[in-house]
Formats: sequence, structure tokens, C-alpha cells
Amino acid sequence: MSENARNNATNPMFELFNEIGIINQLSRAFFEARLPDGMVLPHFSVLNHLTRVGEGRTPLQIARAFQVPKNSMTHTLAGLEKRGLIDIRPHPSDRRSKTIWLTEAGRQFRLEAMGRVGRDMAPVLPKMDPDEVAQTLTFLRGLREVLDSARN
Amino acid sequence: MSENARNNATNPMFELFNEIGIINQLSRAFFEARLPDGMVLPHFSVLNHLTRVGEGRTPLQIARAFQVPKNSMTHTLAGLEKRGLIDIRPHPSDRRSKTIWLTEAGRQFRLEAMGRVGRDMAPVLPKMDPDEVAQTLTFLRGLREVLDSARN
DNA sequence: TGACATATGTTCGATGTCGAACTAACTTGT
DNA sequence: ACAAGTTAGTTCGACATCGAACATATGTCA
Repeated sequence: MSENARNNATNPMFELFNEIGIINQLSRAFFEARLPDGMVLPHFSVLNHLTRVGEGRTPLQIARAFQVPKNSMTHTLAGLEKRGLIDIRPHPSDRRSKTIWLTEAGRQFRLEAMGRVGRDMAPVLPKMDPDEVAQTLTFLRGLREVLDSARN
Repeated sequence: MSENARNNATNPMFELFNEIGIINQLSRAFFEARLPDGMVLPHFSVLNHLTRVGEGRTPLQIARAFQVPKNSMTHTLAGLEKRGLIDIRPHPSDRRSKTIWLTEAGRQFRLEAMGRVGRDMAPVLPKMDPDEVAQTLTFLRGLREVLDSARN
């Protein structure tokens, strides 16, 4: 086995993570270029999450959904509340906790942002085969669960 | 069309980006937990990139490969140089530019880090079908190029 | 050649991100 | 009922990240 072969023996899994990192970078930049001033991808993602999964979730539940530390979520939620896009209310049965709700402004903001991003992405997306997208999505969800369970 | 249906009409592409963000988060945390003290994923990624793609690349080339701003790459490279893992030399024909080379310590560090991560990931990876990994990788590379070209 | 445009890398300031330690509230076990 | 352990969220300090402005070098075009 040559020195070169040994050094370049890269697990396909590493390549996959590498590619995922690059796409994450690209999509993040793409989104943030279409969000107002100081808003950042996690802000939009949380609004989207609340719409998809349902309002009234706790900060910790949301942090786990995105696999970010809970203190990072504290910061993201503070930004959303400051902009009046979410409403933070006490948890009905656990006084340590809170629940997160969209405001009307939050709902409207999300729709506008999705529209803006979707419109600018429209010219390129037709190149992607919907079946392949669905297939990839299924695989990635599985990968996420595997990684999640390996996280001890 | 109900209000609910309109709000939940999420483009599968958005779901894909969302999933990619979560996996990126997970894999980043997994890697960084297995790197020494102040080292971060981009440090490892650059060492890996130099090994895979070849040494002697310029900072801007590396920044473009990872789709990060060039000033971010300046910072990452400074960290690697400070730790003696790379060697920064002048560009032979362009005095604005520089070229990046692995040191012996850098090569060794990368091998050790890959070993550590690979070992801890081994119990989990057998669950992933190699064909599906390869298929996903192909698709994602295509997606990256589409996004890259759409980035004006 | 000289003026203007472009490309490379750095600096600066602002802000996102995260680990560790902390407070308050809840749970468990005896 | 009480102590010990656990959980939810925050605070703090360190550092990564990035946009904008900058200095220097190169390319272009008359």
C-alpha cells in the first residue's frame, strides 16, 4: 500500500459530511441574503419549525429538534421575541419551562421570507428530480437518527 | 385551500436544507468532541482538503472549496499555522497570494484525528448502506453545483 | 506607459455560537 | 417530608464567523 493510497483513503462518510457542510454553507448564505438586516438562518428556521411541528413547544424541545445547545436556542428565541415575531409564555404545568408561540407578525414574516427565497430559487430547482430529492431526504433522516442515537 | 394547508405547504427542498442543517450540526459536534482543546471542524476540514485535493493551494481556492468568505479562511489558516500544522509560503508568481502546505505535524495530526473519529463512528456506520451513501453523495454534489451556479 | 478596474488577503467591529457554571423547579427514594 | 439528583433555562466568557473597508498587486485597454 503506497503512502499516497493510505493518505487518500477517505471514508465515503467523511466525504458525505464534507458535502453536507458545503451545502449547508451555501444554503445558509442564500437564505440570509434574503432576510432583513440582522436576521439569521436559525431565526427563520425556528419560525418554520413552529409552523410545521406546531406552536406551544418548549425552548428545549426546539433546541433538540435542531440539535443545538439549549443556550444557543435561548439566544435565538430572544432575537425573535425582540422583533415581535414570537410570543414567550409560561408553561402551564412546569414553572421552570416556557412555551413558544408565533405572533401574527411572525406568521406573516415567515410567509414573506418563504416567498422571497422560493421565488429566487425557482429558476434553479427545476433541475432537481423530485424523486431523488425525496429519496435523499429519506436517507438523510435515517442518517440523522443514527447519529443522534450515537451521541450518547 | 385551507389556511392550514397553505401554511404547511413546505417545499421538499426546504425540508432537505433543514435536514442538512441538522446533520451538519450533529456531525460538527461529533467531530469537535474528538479534537483537542481549541480546535474546530474547519481546522480539520482544511487539513483533510489539502490531503485530498493537494497541497500548495491558495487561501482563496480553499475558501471557495468550502464556500466560506475569504476572511473566515484567513482566520482558520492562522489557527492552523499557530499550531504548526500548516506552512504558509509566498506564491511563486503572484505576490498578492500565498500557498498552503501541510507540515509533518499536520499530516500526523490529521491521521490521528481521522482514526479517532472513525473508531468512534464505527459501531454506528454499519447501519448505513454503502450504495445509498454513494447515491446520496452523487446527488448532493449535483445540488451543490446548482446552488453554486445560482449564487450570481 | 498610465489610468482604471479587478483580484488577493488582512483588519476591524459586530454578532453568532458554545461550554461551563449557575438558579430555580421538579422528581425520586427512603 | 426531606435530601439528593435531575431538568429547564439563563448568564458569562471565550472564540468563530462574517460584512465592509482597506492595502497591495495584477490585469486591461487606450
